[in-house]
Amino acid sequence: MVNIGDIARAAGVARSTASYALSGKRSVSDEVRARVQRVALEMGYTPNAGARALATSKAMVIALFAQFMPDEFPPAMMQYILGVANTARDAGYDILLSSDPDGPKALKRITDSRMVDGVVLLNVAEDDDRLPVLRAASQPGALVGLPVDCTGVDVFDLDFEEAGRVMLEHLYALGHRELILVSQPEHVVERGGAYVWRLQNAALETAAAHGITLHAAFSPSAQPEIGRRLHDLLDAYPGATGLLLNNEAAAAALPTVLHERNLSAPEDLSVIGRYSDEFARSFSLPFSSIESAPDRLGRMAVRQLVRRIEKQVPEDAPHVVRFVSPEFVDRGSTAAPPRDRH
Amino acid sequence: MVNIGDIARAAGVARSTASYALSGKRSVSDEVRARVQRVALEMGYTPNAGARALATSKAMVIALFAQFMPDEFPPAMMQYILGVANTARDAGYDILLSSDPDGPKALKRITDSRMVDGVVLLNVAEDDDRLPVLRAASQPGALVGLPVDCTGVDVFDLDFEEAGRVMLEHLYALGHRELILVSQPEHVVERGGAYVWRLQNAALETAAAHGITLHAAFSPSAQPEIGRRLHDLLDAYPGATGLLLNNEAAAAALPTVLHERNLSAPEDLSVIGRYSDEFARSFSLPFSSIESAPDRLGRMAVRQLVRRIEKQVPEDAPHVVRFVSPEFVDRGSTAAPPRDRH
DNA sequence: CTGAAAGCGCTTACAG
DNA sequence: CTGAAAGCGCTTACAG
Repeated sequence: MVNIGDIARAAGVARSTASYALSGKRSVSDEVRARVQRVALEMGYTPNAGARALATSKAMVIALFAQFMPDEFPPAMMQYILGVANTARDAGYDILLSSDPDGPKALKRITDSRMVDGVVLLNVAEDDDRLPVLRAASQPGALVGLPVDCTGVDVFDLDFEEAGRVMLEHLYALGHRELILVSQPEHVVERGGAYVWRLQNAALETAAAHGITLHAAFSPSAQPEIGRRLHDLLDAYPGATGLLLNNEAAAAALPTVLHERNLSAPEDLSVIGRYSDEFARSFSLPFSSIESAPDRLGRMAVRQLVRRIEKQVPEDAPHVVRFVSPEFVDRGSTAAPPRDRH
Repeated sequence: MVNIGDIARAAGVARSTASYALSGKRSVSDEVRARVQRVALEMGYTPNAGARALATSKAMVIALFAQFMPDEFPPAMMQYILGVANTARDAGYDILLSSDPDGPKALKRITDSRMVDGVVLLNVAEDDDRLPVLRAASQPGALVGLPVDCTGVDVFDLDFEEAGRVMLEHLYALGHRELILVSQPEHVVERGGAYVWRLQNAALETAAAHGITLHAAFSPSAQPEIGRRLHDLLDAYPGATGLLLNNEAAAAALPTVLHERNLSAPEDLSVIGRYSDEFARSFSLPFSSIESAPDRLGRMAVRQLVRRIEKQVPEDAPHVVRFVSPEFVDRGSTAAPPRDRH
């Protein structure tokens, strides 16, 4: 492989001059610069990443930690990953993707080895066991998801409280008085998926304030369990006129369930989900939803991370906790409750 | 950060001895080895990846190139990525994920910089423009997807010809004589997504051999276009009693379309898709299918790649082209055609 | 069994 | 404006 010594020799200059001519970090005569650049191009020179990282202490790589739990829903994850990967690339960084089930161990190894300049954590739990490791690391970190303790990291998440309120207010205004909220599997909550509570509690409070009966329930996130669960819930609460879904897999399962019960939205049942527009389009989900903005969250996390890596923000600048406002995307699946129900 | 010099000093030995004690690459007295290992553990030593890569010419990283075209279907990609990432981790390699739209350029930069020891290409087109770059690289490459020219790389793919035949034979045996095959968008074919032709041509041949009328059509891969397209096809061929789907997004859209037409599978229409079981479970797709085995393909590609990287296979060992046999997964969506149709 | 030294390919003060 | 040299943190022949 051609290295900078080859370039220097071919251009008839010292290796340092070749390096400077290529990086522009000190002035070089126009003639020499042009010659070095031409030679580098001709010989197809690409700097050795390990050597550069060793010399500069900069790897130009961002670590992306995604956890894939057995009851997690991988397709929804893809959009966060793409948001992160695309933003990183635009900023000049490559992505090291870790799906190691032992997050803390992998995180320690990867940060300690200096393979990466910064870390993005996806799927952050309330009391995430990767956080102590990340705080101890010398690289900055950005999270998608809200932990209890946000010290030392930048945090980005959907405003799930507001999402819960928006869902409720929307259906209240249409005249609904009994609703079902379907959340993620209980496992997700037990692992510390706080967003489940955040949305649910806000929804319950809003319901109480308006005198709405809200049945809050967990649901599995894979077939055939989801379908059964949705049927059970609809059987258990025949008076409910609206369904709120904080569970992407349940949203994906709903069309079939409605079909099986011969129900239509919004004629028989109003439905609001919480997922991305991309997701709705991919899976042909006809339900109005709260946009979960995975691409935007991924982008925000990387942008802030890059700012810290490149010290465009003072070393001691306070860490941010930023919420994306939920946006209601109307796909026509909500209406006034049917007259023959109360 | 603690480096090997710190370990050596703390253990009272030379850096080379510390290195050997940790790597086991030459014999070290039990006492010294134990001491070095203890110190390394206590001080939380992790080797600097850049320095090690520079010294050994091994990065312990595999590059994973996934292309996300506008009309590609990201969720299906996630499973290939997971198959690759998990297998790589088990073999001791990290994953560098590239989603750069300019594949050839990114591939050249990443291989030339020696950041990676090998490359996995996903989404390989017939005449993939990343292949010349990969062949010129000094690292080995493994593909998921079959190009026209397989020289110099190991290739893994589903046997799409056989998949087409299996679909047809299955419905022929049940008595069907007029079918519709829904493929990927025409763009995918134009880009060289050869698997579309491979399945379709084999299906057409099998149909001809049995005197079956097979209507082969392209379909978009996002809403609302897919839904319309499926309706149009069902309108255009009212005599068709079976639907074959070589398009994940169309499969995801079908339940809603069937609902809108008040049709059920298999009572009114037999349906066979081509996607993974994981996909079917995630999206509650009730259709029988040809298993696309993304995790298995990803695993095979990485295993072979690692064998080449680690020279467990002779330098000049012939490159392999391996097809995974399609497996029919019965979810009960096929039956004899309804009596009131012919 | 162990140590001193060279070398991997860069970047960047230090000199001139 | 340019060059010679040191140094980043490893590994691995070379000596003993």
